[in-house]
Amino acid sequence: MYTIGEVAKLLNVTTHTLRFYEKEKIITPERTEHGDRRYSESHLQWLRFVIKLKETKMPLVQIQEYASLFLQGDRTTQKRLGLLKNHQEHVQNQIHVLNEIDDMLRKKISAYEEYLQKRDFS
Amino acid sequence: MYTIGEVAKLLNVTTHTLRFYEKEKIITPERTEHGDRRYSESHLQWLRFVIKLKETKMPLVQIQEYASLFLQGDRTTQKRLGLLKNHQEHVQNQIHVLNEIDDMLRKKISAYEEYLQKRDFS
DNA sequence: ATACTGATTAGAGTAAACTCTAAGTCAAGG
DNA sequence: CCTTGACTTAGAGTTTACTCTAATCAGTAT
Repeated sequence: MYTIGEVAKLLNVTTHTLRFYEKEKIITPERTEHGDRRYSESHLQWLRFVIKLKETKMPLVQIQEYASLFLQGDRTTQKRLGLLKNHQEHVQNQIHVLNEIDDMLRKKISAYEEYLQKRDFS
Repeated sequence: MYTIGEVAKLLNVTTHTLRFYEKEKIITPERTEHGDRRYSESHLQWLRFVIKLKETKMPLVQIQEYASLFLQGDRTTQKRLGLLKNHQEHVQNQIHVLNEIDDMLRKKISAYEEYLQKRDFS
């Protein structure tokens, strides 16, 4: 079990962010008798997953939705699957777009380099 | 030459956004005698490029910087090249991260599917 | 005893990137 | 002639995702 400070350090977020996620019902850690948050391994895993999803521009509201499906348990498995598939498409699309841009940049860069070379030798 | 409304439609942005970009010195279209904005083909190309850059999470301030280098002309070619290379690295990194996530999703999805199948047959 | 550390809360503030409103002018097209 | 679509400045409002403040409390260290 980890304290909020430990989790923050491990995941490179601030304690503020963790409390914010709790307010937004994205994660609900346990509490000690004194009311301090305690995060388990599985909480950590879930948070790592959330952070990954964020890296793909998934908006918090969607992450929220996914989280709430989890809390509703087994009968939402289909829905969760749908959500994941949907998001995967999204990610694959992003990859596609980024590859295009990479290409574009490559071209622009070599155009610049060619230009600079010509100028050097003239 | 295109009016602001035409450009907005072509690029799927609002006229507000185009004026906003102008205020932010990202683009400076010509003007008619009456002061109406007129965008040329090359303005369009530049805007398309800007939009592409935005899809890679490049913040407006960086786009601004790039734009201002352009306006300063030839002697900033090196700097622009540097900026582009820098950004290309960024993009490639994003591609990498997204591929990882795609992988993760694939695994999660097939775990879900397996689970659902088992349940169907039991 | 008191200072420090790290926890708690509600709620205010921030940054980015728009997005829109107001309130007015101007000129071309049907 | 009137509607449409452009223009202007200035500034307010929105959304997302934090980010921070203030006031307080509990446990440990000196």
